[in-house]
Amino acid sequence: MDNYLISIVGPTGIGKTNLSLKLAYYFNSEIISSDSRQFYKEIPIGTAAPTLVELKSAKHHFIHHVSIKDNYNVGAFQKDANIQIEKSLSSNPVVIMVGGSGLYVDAVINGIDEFPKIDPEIRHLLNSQLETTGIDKLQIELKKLDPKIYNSIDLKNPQRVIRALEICIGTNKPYSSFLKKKKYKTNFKTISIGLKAERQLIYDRINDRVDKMIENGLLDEARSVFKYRDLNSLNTVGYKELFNYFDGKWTLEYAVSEIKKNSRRYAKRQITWFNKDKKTKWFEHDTSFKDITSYLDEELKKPID
RNA sequence: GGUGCCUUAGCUCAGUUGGUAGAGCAAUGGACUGAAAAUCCAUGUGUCCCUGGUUCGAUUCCUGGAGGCACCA
Repeated sequence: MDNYLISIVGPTGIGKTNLSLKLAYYFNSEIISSDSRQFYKEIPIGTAAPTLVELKSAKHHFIHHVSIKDNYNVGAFQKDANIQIEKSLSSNPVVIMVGGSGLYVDAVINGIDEFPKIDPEIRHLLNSQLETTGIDKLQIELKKLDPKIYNSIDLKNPQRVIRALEICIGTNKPYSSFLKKKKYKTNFKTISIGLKAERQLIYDRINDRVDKMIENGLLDEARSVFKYRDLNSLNTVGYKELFNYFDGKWTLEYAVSEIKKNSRRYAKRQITWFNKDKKTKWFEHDTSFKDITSYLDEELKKPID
C-alpha cells in the first residue's frame, strides 16, 4: 500500500478534532495538527486545543510543541511537519492531518518556497516606517526593489508589502526571485476531506463554544499571558479582545461579544480559503462516520498516479 | 382614561419643503508564499407599522387604528 496523508479541513468549531480522533483510531494513525494557534503550549483553552484525554487517545504532533515566545511560522512548520509525516508513515501508511490554518495546510500539501532567515529588526523598522510615513512610501520602495512583485501583490495590504520588502532588504535580492515554484515532491498522496454546515449552525456553535471557554477559565489563561500581549502569537481571537477588557477599555460583556464576532469572521475566511481547493471532498458535519470511512477506503484503494 | 413623542435595513438611527431612501454596526462575497485565529479588498441588505383620504404621485400631509415610551389622572 502507498502512503497517504488524510487532511481534514473546515471552519472552526465544526468538529474536525472529533473526526480526527475517530479516524486515527480507525486507521491506527498518528495525528498532525495544522492549527497555527494550537502550537502554543500556554494557550490551550482559547485555541480549543484537544483536551488531555483526547491527546492521549491518539499520538498527536504539533500540539503545544512551542511557546508563545518562540518565533514559529509556516516555513518552520512545513519542514517540521514533513519530517514528522515521514516518520509517522514509516510505521503506518496512513497519517491524519487536521487543522484550520489554510496556509499551513497548503504548505504541507503543496509546498512553499524557501526564503532565507531575515533579521527581525528589518520588519520592526518597516513597521515603524509604516506608522510614520504611511504605506505609500513603502510601496514606492518596493517598486524600486522588486517591480515584478509590485505588480502582483496586494499593495494595500501592509503585511504583504512589508514581507516583500524585508526579503528584498535582508537578502539584497528581489522577493520575486525566491518564488521558484519548483515541483514539490512528497512520498505520500493527499486525500483532502472537509466538514461543512449551514452558516447559522456554524455561528451558533461558535457562540456557544466561546461561552464555554469563558466558563472553562479563558480569563485566567488570558491574564497569565497578558504581559506578552505584543507577541504575534497572541494576536489571536480570544486574547486580543480580553486584553482590552483588562486595560479597562472594554466591558467583559463587550469583549466576549467581540470574540464571538471575530471567531465568526475567522470561520468565514476559512470557508473562503478551503473552497479554493477543488480536490477537497466535502461532508455535512453530521455525516455518519461510516459514510466517511467508506469514501476514504475507496480512495485508498485507487491506484496512485 | 388624557396629553405628548416615537414606529424607516438584522440592530441603532438619519432623511425626503410630496417624485418609493442612507449612515454606523451586524451581515455577505473575495484575496492570500514565514504576522495566516494575521492582514487586506469589495458589496448591499427595505410592504419606510396598518388603513382610508387629499394628490398626476404619499414613506413624507390629513383621518382612523395598532404597538412602544414618557408625563398627567
